Amino acid sequence: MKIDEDIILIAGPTASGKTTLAIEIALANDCVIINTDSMQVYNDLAIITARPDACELSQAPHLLFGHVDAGVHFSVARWLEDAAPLLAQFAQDKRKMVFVGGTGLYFNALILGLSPIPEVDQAVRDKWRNATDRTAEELHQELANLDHVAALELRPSDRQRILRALEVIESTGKSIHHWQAQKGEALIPDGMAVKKLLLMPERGLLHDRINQRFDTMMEYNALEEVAQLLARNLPPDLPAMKAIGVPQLAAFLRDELPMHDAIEKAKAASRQYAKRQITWFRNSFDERWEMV
RNA sequence: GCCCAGGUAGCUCAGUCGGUAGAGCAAGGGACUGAAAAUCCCUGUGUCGGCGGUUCGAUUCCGUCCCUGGGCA
Repeated sequence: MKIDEDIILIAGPTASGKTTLAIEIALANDCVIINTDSMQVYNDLAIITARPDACELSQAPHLLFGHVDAGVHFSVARWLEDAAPLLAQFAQDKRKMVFVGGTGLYFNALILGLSPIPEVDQAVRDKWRNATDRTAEELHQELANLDHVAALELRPSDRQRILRALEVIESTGKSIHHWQAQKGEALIPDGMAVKKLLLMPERGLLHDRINQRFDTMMEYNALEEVAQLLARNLPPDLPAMKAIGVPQLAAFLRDELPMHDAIEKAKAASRQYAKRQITWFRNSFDERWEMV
């Protein structure tokens, strides 16, 4: 598959065949491959996140895969910071790039930019995130007092976004709404020639692939990978600890679930994730994405 | 062969003292700006195993047959 554009984006739900397509395109067009997936960045999670294996990695240069420790609280902003210099460098070298992954938010940040919100003070962040004795509704009430506008836009049950709004208003003195109204600078300007490819397999087929792939992960000893991660005793609220498959296999390892149930729950979580990804791609991506 | 207990949503089950039924899970739809594989919202018609009978009306009561467990032979 010969492609003229210098930048190629490949998105699609989990288990849709992105890795294979990326390598195929990279080989045919002499590209580097840059990860656009929020979980494949974690070093500790190779099998459970279906990161490209050694054989696949050897076929083309891969960047931002497994370059972050599972103990790190990574984010879209951090990813963008890592991707920006790579993009600048390869553009200068006239080297083609393939961005491949399943995280819609990361693609949007790449194409549309991210609002320039100042980094929040760590102490402020900890203060709110450690308020585990307060319900989401109570925190929402608190937010309504501090930042009326932001509270109106958030559901009282959406704890995660409420916490974010709280830490931003307290740390920066301004509403998250104020910051988000300022558009960020896109890494890939929207007018630039970019090939956007979207993999959208039929749902039933995707479910079969998801189920089979999890069985394959088990054969490749995903259990051992999760056991090693657990042995690090990391805080359970870290993103890496919530990767699909980790909580379920951890429950088995702690004797809270039979193996079969843990596997079924992990497969279901993965199917549900694929559904959310599809919703995002369907409604957030524009018509310039080509379905393949 | 006989005696029990069951057969209700894709799965596990609840329920209807006779007025055609509802939970959990699964599934589907949606939202989404520094945790995004996260977080949050919405959605429940299914010959109530088949066939007869009683009844104004049966998934519910009665009969019979089929199927699945368990027990006795």
